[in-house]
Amino acid sequence: MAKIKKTKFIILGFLLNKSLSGYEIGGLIKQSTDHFWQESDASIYPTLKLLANEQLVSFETVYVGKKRKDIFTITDAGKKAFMEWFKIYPDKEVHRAEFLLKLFFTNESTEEHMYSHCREKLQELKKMRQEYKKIEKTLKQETPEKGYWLKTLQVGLAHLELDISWMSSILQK
Amino acid sequence: MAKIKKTKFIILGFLLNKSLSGYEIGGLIKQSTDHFWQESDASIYPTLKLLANEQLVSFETVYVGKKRKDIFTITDAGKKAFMEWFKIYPDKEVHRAEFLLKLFFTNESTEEHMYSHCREKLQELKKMRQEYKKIEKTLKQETPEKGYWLKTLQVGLAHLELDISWMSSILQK
DNA sequence: TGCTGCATGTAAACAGTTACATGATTAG
DNA sequence: CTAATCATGTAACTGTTTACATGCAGCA
Repeated sequence: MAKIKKTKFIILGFLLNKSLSGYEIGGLIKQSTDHFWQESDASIYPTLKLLANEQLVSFETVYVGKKRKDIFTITDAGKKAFMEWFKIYPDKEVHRAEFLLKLFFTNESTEEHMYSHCREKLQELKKMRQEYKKIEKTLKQETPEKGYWLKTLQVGLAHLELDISWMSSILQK
Repeated sequence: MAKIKKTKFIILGFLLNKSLSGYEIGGLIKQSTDHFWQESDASIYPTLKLLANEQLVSFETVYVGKKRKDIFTITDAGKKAFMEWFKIYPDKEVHRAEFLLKLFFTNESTEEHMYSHCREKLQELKKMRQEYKKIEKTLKQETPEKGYWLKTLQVGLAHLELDISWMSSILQK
């Protein structure tokens, strides 16, 4: 079975709420889904065009001075397509955790390198935890509209805490 | 910067221990790294050829009856390439958690569909936990050579437990 | 003047998957 | 006899990233 382009649906999902430009969508993704779903900048614009061709979105070009901006709006067909995607049970995820792969191949002769990776990772995780907590704070004030955004953040945080204590325990010996 | 083909290194990693055929490598991946690193069958053979071209592995063709089998062995250059990869801090992982993406876009009107996904996911997670625990048992008997394999499994298990209780708490309301 | 952010896009390259194909061997 | 497993591979496709490119606006 051919893999479908998931980028389409994250875009439709954001448009469901509000008409947006490609740049704005990119910004929202970085802000809100980046910890569990990343998109490269270059994927947004072509996908928006694709969606427009399929009439799942419509767009309107506006100018602010000489600066062009394409504002996209989801169509009824787009809403339907989103719902259809939403209803199907999420595909099995492909994991490629390079960190764990290296851990897997660790032995006595390479342990030291791995510990070094662990120390660096631990710092990284702690930094992320800080950032997540900051976002959590602001999200809690904006409830309840963003209740599910908050939920995704909180699982992320829980997994982070787990990794932090796990990493610490590896390093304590 | 061009992305490097990671498949090369999982293969080299297994060959570090023992000379193997492509089919055997595929089997090992399914058995041992599948919960954090998947490879499709079709990726093994071409990558082995690539590695042979780069002289990071050598191979020997043996016949059992009329059945051909290519046994690959890592070369010194291969060991060096593996070590070089091992030493660099693991790349940032790309996450694409479709489940969380759907959760993120959930609202009052789609909640019911999401709960249905959660129930199914919960079953799936519990089944995986069972399997992991079975493997854990056998691995614990084979220690200590497979100590790091066990570690990757145990983090996986910890994350599973977390998801199971998280999913349960979502469904209890 | 130059930097940062806003705003849009394209082309080439690459990794990876899917689907297909072949054939030997072994167990039921 | 036939199904499963062993064993190897190729071709086509697709999704995604990287790198590049353009230009406006506002601020220091």
